[in-house]
Amino acid sequence: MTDTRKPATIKEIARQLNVSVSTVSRALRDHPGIGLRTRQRVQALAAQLNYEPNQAAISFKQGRTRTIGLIVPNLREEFFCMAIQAVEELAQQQGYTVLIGQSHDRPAKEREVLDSMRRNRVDGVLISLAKDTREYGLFDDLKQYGLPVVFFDRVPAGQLYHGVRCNLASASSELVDLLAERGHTHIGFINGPATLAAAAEREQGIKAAAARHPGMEIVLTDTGLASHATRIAMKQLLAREVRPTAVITFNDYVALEAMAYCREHGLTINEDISFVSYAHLSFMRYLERGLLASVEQFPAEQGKAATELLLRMVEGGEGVTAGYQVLEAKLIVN
Amino acid sequence: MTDTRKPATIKEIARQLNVSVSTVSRALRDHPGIGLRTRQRVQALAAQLNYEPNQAAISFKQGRTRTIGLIVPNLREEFFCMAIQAVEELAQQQGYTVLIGQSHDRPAKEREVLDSMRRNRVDGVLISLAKDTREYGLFDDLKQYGLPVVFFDRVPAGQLYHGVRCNLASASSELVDLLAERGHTHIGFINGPATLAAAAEREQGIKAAAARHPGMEIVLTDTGLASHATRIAMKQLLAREVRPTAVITFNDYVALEAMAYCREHGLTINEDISFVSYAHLSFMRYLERGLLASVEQFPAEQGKAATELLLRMVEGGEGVTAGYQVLEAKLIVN
DNA sequence: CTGTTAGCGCCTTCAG
DNA sequence: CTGAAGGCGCTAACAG
Repeated sequence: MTDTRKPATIKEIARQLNVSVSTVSRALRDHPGIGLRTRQRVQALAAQLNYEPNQAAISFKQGRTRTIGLIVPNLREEFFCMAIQAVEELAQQQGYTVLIGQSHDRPAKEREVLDSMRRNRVDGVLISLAKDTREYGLFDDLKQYGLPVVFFDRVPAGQLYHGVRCNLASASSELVDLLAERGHTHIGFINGPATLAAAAEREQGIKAAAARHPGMEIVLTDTGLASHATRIAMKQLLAREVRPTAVITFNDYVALEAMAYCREHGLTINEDISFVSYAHLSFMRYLERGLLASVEQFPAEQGKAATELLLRMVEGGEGVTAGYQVLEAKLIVN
Repeated sequence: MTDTRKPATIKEIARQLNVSVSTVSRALRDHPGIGLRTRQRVQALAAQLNYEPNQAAISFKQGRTRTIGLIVPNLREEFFCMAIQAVEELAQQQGYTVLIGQSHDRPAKEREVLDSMRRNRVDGVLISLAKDTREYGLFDDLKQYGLPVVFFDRVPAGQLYHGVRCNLASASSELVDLLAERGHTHIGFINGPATLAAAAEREQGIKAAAARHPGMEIVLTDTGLASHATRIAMKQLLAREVRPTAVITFNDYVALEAMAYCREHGLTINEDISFVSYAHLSFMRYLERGLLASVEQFPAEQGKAATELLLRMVEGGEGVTAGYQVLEAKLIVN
């Protein structure tokens, strides 16, 4: 009967076995220099008492929690869920716990979550920025306190911080090439908020490719990512004198909304108007009339790479410069 | 210049101000009986040093972490993300941090996550069970250690545990009534795994209603939730002598797969065959030919209610019996 | 109103 | 091979 009410401690084990706490501590962690006999007795009793080391005490004592913080804009997007997946797997494998936080794309909330993680003394932070974040000062503070931070996917402009991201320029160009092949010359482009570095990158890749196709016209609009904003953008495109026959959207979620708008206005997808996009969302395959193509941005790979960087910094102590890594996005044609 | 490298402590503040640590401790927490002047000086310096209380130390000292564990089968399903959302909001509001874990619907992983949370000394656990979990012994252990556990949505059979769930019986009946109204008499039913209590509940509600509609036939199949299993189930239904004109699926994800299978086999959704389902997934609205209806299971409400129960137990200390709560699911017709 | 002190569970020297 | 002792940051008696 082990109904001790409160969890077993090292001290309790020591008492019951008439040994010292340090012996128990060492025995439990297979420290060399503890008699086999003693070790077995200790471990047996620990198992019997259902002993679990008090991580709160260990964290306190060691000055590190073996926990890393992971801040994402939200959990609704499959992209971030897959990144989380990868981060957790790798982290757990290395004995780390992952504390997940959502910024809901609001800088204020982002700061709140970050402070909470700081209070909880995470050993490092992985973060994909909120779409409106322009101020990076708070991350500099962390650096000052020796708390490593690695950005992924939504990274600050420039490469002053450690991070992992996906380069979209050439995949964006391929997107345009694909549309050209299929005979599209009038193309709408619903880009995302300019605060996101990836928005500029899309635009750049798209414009560069368009320039190589004589007679091709790209009409640029944008969305704040909310569905009504997307609808307004789509409306603008449909109102053009020469209606686009293809649209490039910022991501698959935007594409869904834009396609719905088109259907509601009597257009048939893939006949009157076609769509290509970014994210390669798995749900899209269930659409009867879906995308021509979508750009894969490798969330799992980004998450994994970012975690590797972070853990290297965390474990490496002070003087480790983790660096900056760029993956290449890939066009996936349906 | 505050580049102290290591985070500021209460002790450091005390030293700089020539007061005792307890004064600082009290001042920071607005303890009554600290001079206004002193309090201000302390708080000012704390702010200047960017002081954050060391939660690891507090947890250690207090024997509680102000953290609750939240275990869900996965993050891919919108249902769980919405539940998480609600849990976090309420928990944070009460000063708690939420530690999220995924069981990936595997009992072994579920236990692992639970152990990790126990090691991390969470003050309580919210859990939606893995689909194959049949053993509840590990939860009894927690009870023994005085660690409160509240189940939600996927709860153990019976009501021996604290929990919140959604009753699906009457909404399931309404589903059948709706199909009858629309003139369907031959109906397929792809249910989920029998390990889930909610599967039996669906079946019960559906059969009860079917009995009230003379001439109605329900053909039962099931899926393990993997997409190939769903396809096999759908194949069986299409192979019937009298092909069903409507299908009830376990949830919207299953419906998507089943609908795709039908399309691939030349059927037109909502003409040759119609679908109704459970979950009310937001994505479904983007389908050109979608569901007739879906049953809303109120993830946010369940999460909120479960958190309320749990926090009551956590705060209430020993003798609080939290209880069991049942919400009523709601049919949403498109 | 403020200071002193003990101790939470564990690890880690330092002595035996 | 094992024991004793100190201390991580903080709170909470208990004294002044």
